[in-house]
Amino acid sequence: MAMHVVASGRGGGRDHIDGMKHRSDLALLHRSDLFRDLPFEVLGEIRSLASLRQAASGHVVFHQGDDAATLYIVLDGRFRSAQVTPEGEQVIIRYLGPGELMGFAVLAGQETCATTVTALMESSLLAWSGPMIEQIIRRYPVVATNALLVIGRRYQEILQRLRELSTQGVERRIAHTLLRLARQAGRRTARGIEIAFPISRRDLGEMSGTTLHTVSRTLSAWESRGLLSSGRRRIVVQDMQSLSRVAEEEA
Amino acid sequence: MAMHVVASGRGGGRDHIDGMKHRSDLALLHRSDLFRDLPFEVLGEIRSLASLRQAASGHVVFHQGDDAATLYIVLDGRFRSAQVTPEGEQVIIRYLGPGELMGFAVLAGQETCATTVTALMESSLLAWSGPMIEQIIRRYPVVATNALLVIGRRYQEILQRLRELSTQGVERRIAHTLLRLARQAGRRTARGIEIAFPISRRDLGEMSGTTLHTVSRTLSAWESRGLLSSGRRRIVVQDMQSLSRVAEEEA
DNA sequence: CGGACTTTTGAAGTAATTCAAGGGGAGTGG
DNA sequence: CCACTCCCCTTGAATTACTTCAAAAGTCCG
Repeated sequence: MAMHVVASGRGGGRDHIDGMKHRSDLALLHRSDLFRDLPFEVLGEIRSLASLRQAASGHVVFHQGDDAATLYIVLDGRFRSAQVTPEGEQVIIRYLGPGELMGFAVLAGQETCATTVTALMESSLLAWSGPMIEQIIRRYPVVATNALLVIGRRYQEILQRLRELSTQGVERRIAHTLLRLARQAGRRTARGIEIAFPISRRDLGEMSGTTLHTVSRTLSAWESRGLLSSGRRRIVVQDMQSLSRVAEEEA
Repeated sequence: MAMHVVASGRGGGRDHIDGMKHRSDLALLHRSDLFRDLPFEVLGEIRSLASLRQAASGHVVFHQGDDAATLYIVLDGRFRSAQVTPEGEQVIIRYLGPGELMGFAVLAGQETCATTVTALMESSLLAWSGPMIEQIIRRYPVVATNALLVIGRRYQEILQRLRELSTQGVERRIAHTLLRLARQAGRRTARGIEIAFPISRRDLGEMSGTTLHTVSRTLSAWESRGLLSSGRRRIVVQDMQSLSRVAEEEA
């Protein structure tokens, strides 16, 4: 079966004058969870099936409940994946950066998207339609096992959060949340490990299952103990060890 | 590549005198999430690669943290999958019945098992080693996409619970837990829908993120309102509609 | 420089846990 | 068959961890 090639270009069809971008996309796909280690000519083929999308800060890629029709890989920027309750409360599931997968509902054969994904800054992503993904998997079955790996990891991650939420008090939960953020989006700086994107007390609350007030009080306490320093939507963990101790210890 | 056939039989090598059992295994595999709709000759081949295990009530199939080495499908009986905290508290992830998959860590390429699985009664299951599963997937790639389906569904289920735990009060959480149990293991009876296996107040608490005391009080209240009737490790939901209303409604 | 958002911190309120005690059913072993 | 034990369930009362309410100060942006 022949694959149809869909032309696409970053920033509105600049590919014919700028092959560099396209080539760096391939490098990212090569490192991505889903397409890791595929030969470059295959990546080129896969890339050519994708369409490129830009998302301004605040743009919603898809809403919870939308038909699961498209698979995305982040090229650049940062996204937030969250569940929204009928009452309008938010539960943040995770943040996504370059190389990460979103919209895997279409991979898992689900009808609808389980979360709402929003761009947190000017970002870009590659998009594949459901039928194209199916084609790709038929041709390169390793993609399916890679997808299993990704979903398996995500599954373990929320399993851990479920356990935390069921059994631990808020302070430990917030500590765990911060540790996860530092691991996933930490940037080494002179003063410690900084969370690489703006994150508010409210966001932290929505990740830890608590309120912004409790987060604020807790961070203040930690700051006065020298565990971290923080400002408006900015957190630098100074003492990972002590923070880990808070996360693990009882009492 | 030739597949090696490993002889195995239910109840300790009875297969040569009892082909019926083997044949009914195939019917179950045919209905299972992982191998659904594969032709029977392929199922026979897959079945011949499995070894059969019996588990007495209380037997632990694998512990959280064990090497992820084996994939199981429940033939018969009932199992509980739970996370255990260092402090010894339990969080019940789900119950598993005939046809269901457990130990998918090995499918998802994970090092260790995320949960501890225990038999709740005399049960039996089929077991495949990691390398055998890999062989099967290489030969029949549809198994990998089926696995994606299963894990995707489990993921969504946990996601829903995470949201409930983050945003809802205990009463609604317990209601949701009961509704899920009724859906997954409900048996129609004259008086209503009965949970098909023994389940204690403590179990319900460990599924809902609360204590057995709160569960007991809540069930008592519901019982006096006619929503359900219950006894020692036994629950019959009499009024699903009202229970759904409790689960969905605020206030 | 106004306005919107973020953060901080106190005080009041409360949902749910913890503590405590007693009753009941099921299995075991004498 | 009874006594013993071990869970399971129930219900009150005390406690508490966290939320909610409230107000003010800080910070960014157009």
